[in-house]
Amino acid sequence: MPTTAKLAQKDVLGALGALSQETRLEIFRLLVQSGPRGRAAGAIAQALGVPSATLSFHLAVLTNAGLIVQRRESRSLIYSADYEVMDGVVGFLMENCCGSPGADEACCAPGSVAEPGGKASSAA
Amino acid sequence: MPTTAKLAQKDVLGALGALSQETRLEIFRLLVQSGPRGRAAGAIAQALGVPSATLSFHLAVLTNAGLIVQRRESRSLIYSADYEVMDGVVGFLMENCCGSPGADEACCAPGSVAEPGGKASSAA
DNA sequence: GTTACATCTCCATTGTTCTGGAAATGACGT
DNA sequence: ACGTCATTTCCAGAACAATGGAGATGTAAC
Repeated sequence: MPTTAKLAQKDVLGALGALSQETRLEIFRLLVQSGPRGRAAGAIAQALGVPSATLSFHLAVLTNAGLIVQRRESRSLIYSADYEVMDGVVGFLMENCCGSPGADEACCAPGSVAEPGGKASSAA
Repeated sequence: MPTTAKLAQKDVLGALGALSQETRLEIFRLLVQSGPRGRAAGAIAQALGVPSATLSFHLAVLTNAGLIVQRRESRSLIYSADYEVMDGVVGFLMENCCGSPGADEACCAPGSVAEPGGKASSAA
């Protein structure tokens, strides 16, 4: 039984939309890699070379989507990744996979994919 | 050892961008739920109530992102989901999580999330 | 070859998102 | 209270994405 909450379609769209932008994807990855301690807005700006106004805009989008959280530490605002929504997104996408409400991981897990055409590694 | 291929950032951006649109998300989910047998373009159009020109545009975007594949069956074009890219996206996002190259699932798996602020269920 | 059918391409219109400078806000130390 | 520093809000221009009707293309049956 997963601890991850089930998200509504609009939440999933928000999360995917937030991540489908180069700068935001980089921000999120940086925060994922920074772990629970997170990073200050200024540190992110510096690490990625993004002007503060632009960064602030993107941080707001990510926060809105629930993908990152903010906490204050003295003068700085520290941002860190919240993995819950990510998990929820994956759950939503794979939900009820192949039509069998119980076989979700049975047929869609990595490696167990049955390609109709035969060729499988056509990713990129 | 995962069978999933490692994607480049641009592939991930493509996949996320493709899915961050209401109609396309619905198409993809419908195909995920339809399993490897897939569905004809016309059947998708009917199921979702989307005009054929619009649908064709969205199917092209999803195909381009590698999220779905096309095969012909007599007069119809059958589309089906390809789960590989999905898995690759998740892998990319969680890659090198918390800075420890080995602890990926140790610290970021659902349930094991250590929230700095304390409150966790702030998803929506 | 002709007809019927499924799907795609073209294109103009409309709406949304990104960007970054300048100024406003808020928090802190003294 | 004041100066300082970190971050956000405001704004307008530029770039990009979605929509759907009409017509083109490809496939198959007769």
